[in-house]
Amino acid sequence: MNYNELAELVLPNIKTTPEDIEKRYPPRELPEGAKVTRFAPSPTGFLHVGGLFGCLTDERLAHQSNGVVILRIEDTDSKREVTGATELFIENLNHYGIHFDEGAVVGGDKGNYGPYRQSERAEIYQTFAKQLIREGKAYPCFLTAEEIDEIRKQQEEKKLLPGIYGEWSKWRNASIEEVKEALAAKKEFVVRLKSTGDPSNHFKFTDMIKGTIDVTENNIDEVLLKSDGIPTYHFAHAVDDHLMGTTHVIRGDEWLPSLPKHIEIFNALGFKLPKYCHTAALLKMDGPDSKRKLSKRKDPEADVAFFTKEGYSSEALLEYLMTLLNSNFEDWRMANPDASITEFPVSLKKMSVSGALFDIVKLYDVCKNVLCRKSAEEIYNETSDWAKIYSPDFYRVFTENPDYTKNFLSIGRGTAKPRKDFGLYSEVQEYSGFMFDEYYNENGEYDERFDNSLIKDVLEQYLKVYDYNDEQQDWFEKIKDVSEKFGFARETKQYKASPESFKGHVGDISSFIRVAITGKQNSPDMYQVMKTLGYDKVVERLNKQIKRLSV
RNA sequence: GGCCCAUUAGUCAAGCGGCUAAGACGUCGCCCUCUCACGGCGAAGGCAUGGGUUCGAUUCCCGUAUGGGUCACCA
Repeated sequence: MNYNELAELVLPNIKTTPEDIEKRYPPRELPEGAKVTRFAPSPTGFLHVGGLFGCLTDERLAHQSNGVVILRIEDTDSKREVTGATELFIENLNHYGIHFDEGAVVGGDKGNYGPYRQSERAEIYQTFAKQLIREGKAYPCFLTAEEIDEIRKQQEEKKLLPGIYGEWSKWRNASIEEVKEALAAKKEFVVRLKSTGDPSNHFKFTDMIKGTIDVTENNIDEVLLKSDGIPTYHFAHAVDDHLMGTTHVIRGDEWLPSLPKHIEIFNALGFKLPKYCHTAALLKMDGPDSKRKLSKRKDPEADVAFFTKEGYSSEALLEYLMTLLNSNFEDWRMANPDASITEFPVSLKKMSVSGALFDIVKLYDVCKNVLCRKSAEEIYNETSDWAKIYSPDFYRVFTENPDYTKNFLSIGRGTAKPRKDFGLYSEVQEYSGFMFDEYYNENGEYDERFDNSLIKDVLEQYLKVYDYNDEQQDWFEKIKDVSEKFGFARETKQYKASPESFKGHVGDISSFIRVAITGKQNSPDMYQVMKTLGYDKVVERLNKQIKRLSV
């Protein structure tokens, strides 16, 4: 068989040689130990949390080693491509502060190892495919979908491995005449790898995360080039990662089963194998005692945009993802509460080999910890940004008087043990709403143990003594005085010591005032709330409640 | 079904032949307290299973079970 002739027949338009192409991709000049990684999504929808997790890994590993991280778009499947998905990816990645050194950007590319969209690299793949045919390592296959189905059926009946391989491949040893004939008949074809593997052979392979794993040799004549001349993932992976100088391929472990194919393709091409890092998938509960991969289709929380919409801060999500990435991150965070996550040394060795449940409850705890450390100014700005899009009515009220809002937000903030009232920007409305007349609940529920007339009397009495200019201590003394006057204990302890001697305690009296002024059972420090609210508003609300309780 | 991977409390997990088996989230209780949110203290809860190897196995080996992944001209 004259493989040169075959190659010309199959890919007549390809005039470039592998050498021509290699020249365009000179070795990178990087410091010792620098890692080159890439995030390579296919633009088939939204950015998945698992994708963000992976690309966080890519980014951290590259940058902490003074390496390079690339954004490569794997748009080789035109059937599944979603228009605008690439831009959406870039936008979301930006929102999470993931910065790429090279790769696709809106409207083009950045970097010298492009193009970074696989759809623009057809000539490159075809050149290498042609070379493989020339060397007798690949061949055109004219099998139709129906024929392949038929083969699979027979294989199933005989309980054999499904796929195109060995004697099942009618075209791997076809004569040049047969190929010419098929070509003349304008039959569609793909280019397949002529596998030399034997699945009864196993060998050891070291994955940077999984450790030593058992691999079965590939014997499938995998499709390299689809009938439209565009490569499959497997072939594009080998060609691109070789040319772009990727040192570490970080990808989900759903790729593990096809690793043998990739090894064989790299070998056929004469390329050095990169290091592989197969990360475990993020899981979620599916029923009472079953877990499954977080699904793009079924789970709304798989979409990172879901978190933005729900009011999660991007930092918190990243922070949580870091705890899943490296189990020692939490300890590090406790020791370095204010450090940027970029200072944390990510280690491949600390990565989990098995999948972690995406724990939204734990995420929430992280959220609270992240937000409680922010200044009132930051909370104000970030909540405004969120509300502007997702809760415009609240946004208007919230931002009407910025200083007023920030004053309220600063209550219990900036101390060593800050309040943790909310974890999401969307919760700020519930937390702060009562500060605005538009959201203040006039029909707050008082403690049912006490009569409305008693509460009314207490409020009237308090109104008499209330002085806006009181210091906190005096303010509280007055509440205690009112308590005593109505037969309530001045101190909680007194009450606890002999509950029968009192109607209640100072806490109950405070709660009357609290409900009157905030419309809620709970609130931050009442003294500061009243200070922030202002004299007029306090008096107005007290009067309103006295009136309401009179009827 | 074949192949591959995994298995420490409800969850995330330290552990890498000898420990009363860390820690975090969650749950529960107590304390603090003007309520709540914090904070402090404490509690319940775990090495899937059967064989080996070994003076000794959570740790090493084999089997079993369970869970997961994957078997496309999708990535």
